[in-house]
Amino acid sequence: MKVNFKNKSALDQFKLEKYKRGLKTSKKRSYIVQYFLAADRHYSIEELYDELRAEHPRIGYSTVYRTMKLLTECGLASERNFADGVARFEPIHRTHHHDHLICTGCGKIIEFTNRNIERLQQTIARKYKFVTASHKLELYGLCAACQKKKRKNS
Amino acid sequence: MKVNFKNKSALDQFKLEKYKRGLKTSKKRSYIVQYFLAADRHYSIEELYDELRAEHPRIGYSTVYRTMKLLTECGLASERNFADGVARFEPIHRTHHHDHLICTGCGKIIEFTNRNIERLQQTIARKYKFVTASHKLELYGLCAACQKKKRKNS
DNA sequence: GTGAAAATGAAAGTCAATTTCAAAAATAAG
DNA sequence: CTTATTTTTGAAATTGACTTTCATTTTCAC
Repeated sequence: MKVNFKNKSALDQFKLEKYKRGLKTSKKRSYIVQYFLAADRHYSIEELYDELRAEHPRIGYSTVYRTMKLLTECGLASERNFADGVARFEPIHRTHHHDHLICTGCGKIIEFTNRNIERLQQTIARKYKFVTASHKLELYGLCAACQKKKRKNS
Repeated sequence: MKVNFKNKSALDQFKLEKYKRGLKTSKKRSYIVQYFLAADRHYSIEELYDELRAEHPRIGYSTVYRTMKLLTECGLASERNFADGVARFEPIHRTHHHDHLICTGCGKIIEFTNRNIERLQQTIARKYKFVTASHKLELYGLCAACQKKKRKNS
């Protein structure tokens, strides 16, 4: 396999990782990876599977599942567990951490970061003599559109 | 059933709720409720079930499960889903919201509140035109004891 | 091309959560 | 108190998302 070690694009990082592990390249996996990385949104396995099938009806659920796990291990995707009990994956194009605003009406997910909150979290951890490895901050509510919809229906 | 409407203790609130729904009182359920509310800590169904069995070997898992769900519906317990995928319940003795510090070493859970963080969360929600209904903030890391333990073993 | 190794997908297995259902317990009615 | 009605119980079955298995297909190094 030819790997361009200078190209740091996400897809190449994936190929490089595969190379190190001795994986092979398959059309289906490549298609899944490209589709997912291009989408730039959160996907559950189910959602991704459904969309992919439109173009590639012979893709199996397990393959989508395994590909997402692979991407996660390679650091190209991040697995998130929100309140509905279904795991979602997001592409990682940038390194920095972010948190989520989740609309309980339509499922829209917005990412945000806030240095002050991060700082306050560290203050709290210090107070309780904790060394934090990770954190999770999720705000659940209604987005502007769903608020409007709700007002109409009541 | 005699319900003292003036007594606002947690157990009575539970009884009142039962009264409204036409439930019956059973020894087992009462025992579970009392035990849980007295404990003032986080319990998974499994943990609670194991402890209760020590005294009451004939209590079934389903009964513990159903009682915790009941308590949650009555507003006397709150269900939390941390990163290990096992639901935990905490008694609600006070109204105000709090967040969690969770030790990934020993499982210890510390509750905290921080007005500034809450305020910042509202600022963020406003920025994205969200109206938040709830939020979840969890800090994962090692408590002082587990840090010490780790240093010893390495 | 050929053969070794990896990828695939349907089906099976996990694991916690939840529900079912026949028997037991609690309460109501007589 | 005794029977009738309703709720509760617990063992077992089911659910739902996730994960693994295994026989077959595909990939790739030679």
